[in-house]
Amino acid sequence: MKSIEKAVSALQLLVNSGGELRVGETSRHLKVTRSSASRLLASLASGGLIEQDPATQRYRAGILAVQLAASFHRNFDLVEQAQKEMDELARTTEHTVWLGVLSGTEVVVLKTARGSQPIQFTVEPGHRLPAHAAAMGKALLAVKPDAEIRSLFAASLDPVTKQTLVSIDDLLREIAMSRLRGYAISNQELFDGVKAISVAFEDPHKGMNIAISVSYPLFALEGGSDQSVVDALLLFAHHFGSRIGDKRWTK
Amino acid sequence: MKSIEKAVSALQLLVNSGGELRVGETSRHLKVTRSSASRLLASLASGGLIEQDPATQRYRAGILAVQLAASFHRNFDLVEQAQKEMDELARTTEHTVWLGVLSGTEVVVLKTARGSQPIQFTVEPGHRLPAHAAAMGKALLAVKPDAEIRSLFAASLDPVTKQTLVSIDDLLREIAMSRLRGYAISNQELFDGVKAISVAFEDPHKGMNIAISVSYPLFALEGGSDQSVVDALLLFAHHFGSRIGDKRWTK
DNA sequence: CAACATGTTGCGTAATAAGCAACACTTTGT
DNA sequence: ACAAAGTGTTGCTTATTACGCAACATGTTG
Repeated sequence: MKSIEKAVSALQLLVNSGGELRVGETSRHLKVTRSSASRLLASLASGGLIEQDPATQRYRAGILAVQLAASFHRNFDLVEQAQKEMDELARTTEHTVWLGVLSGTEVVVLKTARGSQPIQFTVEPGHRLPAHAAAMGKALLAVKPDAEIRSLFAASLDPVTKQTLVSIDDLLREIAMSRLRGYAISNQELFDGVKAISVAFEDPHKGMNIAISVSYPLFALEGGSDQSVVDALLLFAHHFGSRIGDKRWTK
Repeated sequence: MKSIEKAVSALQLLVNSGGELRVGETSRHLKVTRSSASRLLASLASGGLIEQDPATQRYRAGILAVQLAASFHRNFDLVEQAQKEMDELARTTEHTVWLGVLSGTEVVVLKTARGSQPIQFTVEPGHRLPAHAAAMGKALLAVKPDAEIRSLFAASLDPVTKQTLVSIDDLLREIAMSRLRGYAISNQELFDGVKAISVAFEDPHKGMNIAISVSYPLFALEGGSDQSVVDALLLFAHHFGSRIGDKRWTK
């Protein structure tokens, strides 16, 4: 069903273009004529998935998208269940806690819980982070076999900071280390001066993976050690993992 | 682009089926063979708009839907702006405040603010209400000309409670009254024992309409009069409307 | 274990989406 | 100020593709 796949591509483009899309822009990226792009967007708008601004003629997300997302969150009760415990984790560590899922080579942030630290790094739910640079990304990738990871990152790894791993082999080595360790680390690979650690969970019913991460600025470390944060995260993983029935954490 | 419109219909069906969709169900509702429905859903899933549960084979909303909704809320800053004032309104009235938009013959709730009353009627964001029975619906319909309203409700009006208006002519009369009044009323037409009043706003930039409503149980009325709630809502409408540049409320 | 549903493939034909112009309209440049 | 380029939309024709029909694989139920 090529036309539908093209339509979905247009929606991805909409997200990547900051929420607004024009017909000409769409036609160029999808390599179709403006007439086709016009009809494509009009069709998507027919059911309210997107809608056209009457003033600027630009297209943006519609109400149906909100409803779909609502049904996503309603089904995906792992997220709801995690919320309360995330708050708890944010309180004990005093740092920022994120919950995310893997989408291709990126991590989509679904929930956040702010710690009590005055200086924080926050990300709005719905935003995306490069998986190879984020702790959550590595934790989620660690579930997959190396071959799959390698095919995912066919293109080269984009450097985000000076610390970002740009070689796939380095990434795989680091992920192997994460598997042994039980949690993944991002040491200033996503933001300078910010470290993050993360663990992944699998919902046995829905067959879906999520990750929880704690991010903290380097200067906030007491005595240069982040052992207390690691301990808190592992404690959280044990509690939450056993409650949702994740085999990796039940014992 | 019929196949895309069919795909959007499938998404609407997904929302109306409680967030889960099966191939057979889809084929029956869209009146296509199972093979077509299978390919259609697979195409939608290709880009992450929906995804298939590996265990049950059922389809549900995907991550792209969450991203789309996030971009919707980012663009639609009216909602964000309204949030704080809604909290204020909920505090002064002590009742529940809803914010919604019109989608066909239904109202989609986007935000809620709870009042301090111990007994409350709450609706989750993303849910929908029949426009002809909800105060928000009438307020939003009142913006449109009668002819358009009449064509919207080609089918008969579904009765929700014993008070629900079932005749289109009655509805139009009631809406005309709302225009004179400046606000719309739903007197136990949506929930027995619950009354609601609502006002609509228009974003001059985005050309989009939203409504704010206050719902309150009849037994909570002091002295049988709801004048204080009406006054609070009109005060809110004046403040908010003039701030966003709505012509109807600037003077 | 049979009878039934369900979801996913090939395959040929009929439906339809894409490109090409032409149009109205706004924005930009001189 | 007008020309020139850009934008989004709409007939029209052909080439593309999506549909229904089977057949198959895999659970589900009686």
